[in-house]
Amino acid sequence: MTTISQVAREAGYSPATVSRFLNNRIELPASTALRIDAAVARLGYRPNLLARRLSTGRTETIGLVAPEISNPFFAKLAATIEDEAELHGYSVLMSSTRGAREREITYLRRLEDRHVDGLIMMTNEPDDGTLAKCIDTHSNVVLVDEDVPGVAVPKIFVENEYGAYLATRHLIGAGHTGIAHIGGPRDLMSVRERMDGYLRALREDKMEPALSRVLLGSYSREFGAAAIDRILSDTDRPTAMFCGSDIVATGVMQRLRERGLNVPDDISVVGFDDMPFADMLAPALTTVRQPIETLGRKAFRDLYALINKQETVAEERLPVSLVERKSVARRS
Amino acid sequence: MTTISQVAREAGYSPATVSRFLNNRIELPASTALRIDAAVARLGYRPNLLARRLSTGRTETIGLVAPEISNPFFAKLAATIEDEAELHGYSVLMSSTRGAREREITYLRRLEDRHVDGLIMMTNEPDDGTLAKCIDTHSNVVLVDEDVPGVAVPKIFVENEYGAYLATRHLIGAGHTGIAHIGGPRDLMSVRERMDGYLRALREDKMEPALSRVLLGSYSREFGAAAIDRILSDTDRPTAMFCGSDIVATGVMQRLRERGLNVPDDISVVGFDDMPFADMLAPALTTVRQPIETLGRKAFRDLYALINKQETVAEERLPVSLVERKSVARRS
DNA sequence: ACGCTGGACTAAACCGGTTTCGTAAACTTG
DNA sequence: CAAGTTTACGAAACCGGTTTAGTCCAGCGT
Repeated sequence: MTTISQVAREAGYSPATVSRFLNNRIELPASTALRIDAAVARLGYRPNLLARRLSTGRTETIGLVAPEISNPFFAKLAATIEDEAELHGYSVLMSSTRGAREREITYLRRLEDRHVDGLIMMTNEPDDGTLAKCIDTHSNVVLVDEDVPGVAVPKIFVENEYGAYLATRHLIGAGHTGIAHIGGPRDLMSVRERMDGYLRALREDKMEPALSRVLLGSYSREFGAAAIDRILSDTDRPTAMFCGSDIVATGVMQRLRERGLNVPDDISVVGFDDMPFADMLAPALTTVRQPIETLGRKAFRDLYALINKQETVAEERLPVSLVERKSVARRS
Repeated sequence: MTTISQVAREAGYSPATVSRFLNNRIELPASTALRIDAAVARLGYRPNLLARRLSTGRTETIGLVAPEISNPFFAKLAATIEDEAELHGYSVLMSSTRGAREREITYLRRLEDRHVDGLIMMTNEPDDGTLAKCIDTHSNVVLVDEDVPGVAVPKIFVENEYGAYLATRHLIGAGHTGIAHIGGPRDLMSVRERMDGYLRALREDKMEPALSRVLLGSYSREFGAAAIDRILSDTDRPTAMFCGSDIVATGVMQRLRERGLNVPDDISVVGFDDMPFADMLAPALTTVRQPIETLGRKAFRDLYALINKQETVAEERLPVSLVERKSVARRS
């Protein structure tokens, strides 16, 4: 490995000059520049990143903490964040928390340890304040898609309430009168907002929302399956459901199929997220689309601004839209 | 930020002693140990990773290069690798190449630049030798799932030929006589092997494989769709297809649906990979399962062994199995 | 009483960059 | 031509750890 000192000696200058020249912090006469460039080329010099990082204190790396990277929604988000980061010369360290609070905190440690310059967090579990306190003691954190109440960092969310309203209205418009809602964990912002949108649509149509038809649990396939079991055991079965996420919807549809029920003929289903492959499900899922690409890119740019001490907006809401596919049937 | 010198002063020892003690490179009398521990606790000392890395030359980070992380198969593989890495105290830097050779090489650079201690590579494009040469000049690389011919690094693959054989036999067993094959890029090991398995099954049954029924292109949804168009324009339509990957199968099924054809009633489909959500497709996809978890964990352990100068096996083949779902119908 | 061994601990070099501060020479300017 | 200003560059400190090669001293054996 050749060092900057070797390059300096080869070119006939000092390491300081070479360093400053290579980092564009100095203008040099053409002849000098040429000699340095030549020396670099001759020796095949590549700066040692570890050394550079120690002296600058920057790693040009960000961390991405998601509940589960193998979830297509987060995978896609991660992919676009990585792409945007690469454009800015940043690398991405990834990590799944699998819903474990202590892991989230572990990854925050990486910030203190200078492992990363910043963190993009997507959480999935309600916070009792521990996480909030922990985030607040760090800088350079951006929250995406889900809130941690009470922390003062840039946040990028989507119009959850409106999306849910759209989904539920769509179901009402298709003639459904019995509409259940299976959401994520209680006390999560997105869950509350999506439920609000669902309730608003019902009320607007003078439908009294039955509490037994609103099931909150977790954003998981397992919960979707369990919830639909509960709902089907009801004497007064709904004919449609609005699921708080596509993952939940897959659990619902799977269990429905196991029980010999057809979607959408027996029961209509609408999801939320429009995760990749939502269009390939059985049947293709009608769902509320989150602009995943924009979400990811904006998240990175916000973090980038934060790292570079630029202005950032406190909270941004991205628009959602309903994408109609095959999981909703008309009810006469 | 407190440094090791501050801890040393606080405890009344030298930085050297504290460092060696904290890294378990020295046995100290209980009284000394206690004083150091106390000083660490009192000051809330956390070693500066960047400094440690510069002096040790190790980053405790590995790189993961995949064609596309948002592909559920790679996402899942990435997730298990990350999990296994975490168990060993390693972090994971991720990157999608999107099939660009130059990006693969960029990421190899990270190895030289000491950005990472090792690399797990999953490639997707045939290599003309450039990549091979590049890999060979580096150490600590492990290849997963797909070969780069001619490089001497640990490799972990699956029984591609046997899996394809199994899939095709299954189709033959269901009474199909016209079986097409849509594979990935020509000149890729997995593609060749899967085609071989397909051909072996046909020949074993005295079926003459028609070359017009074997389409090779790329592991993508788009190619699947295009390929099925070609195949359907044939006068003598096959009744079944074995796809080289589940991603290809999704493209096939999507186009089939667009054309009003039913899977499996009109055409049966078998995939390869058993990616997450293969069971949620329309219809649930019968496919050859790769043991993704094992693949990922073994890959990391191999790399770990490599980094620590331990013995590694040159090439390992993991078993596959057929998982029967709903995308294959009997033909009388 | 003396040499020897080993335990406890440290000074100083090192990893390889970046950055601050400064100087000598060249170039303006009045 | 003296004084002031650029230009071109370098010495040395610094980032914060790790590690090598010792030093010093207590205890031991004889």
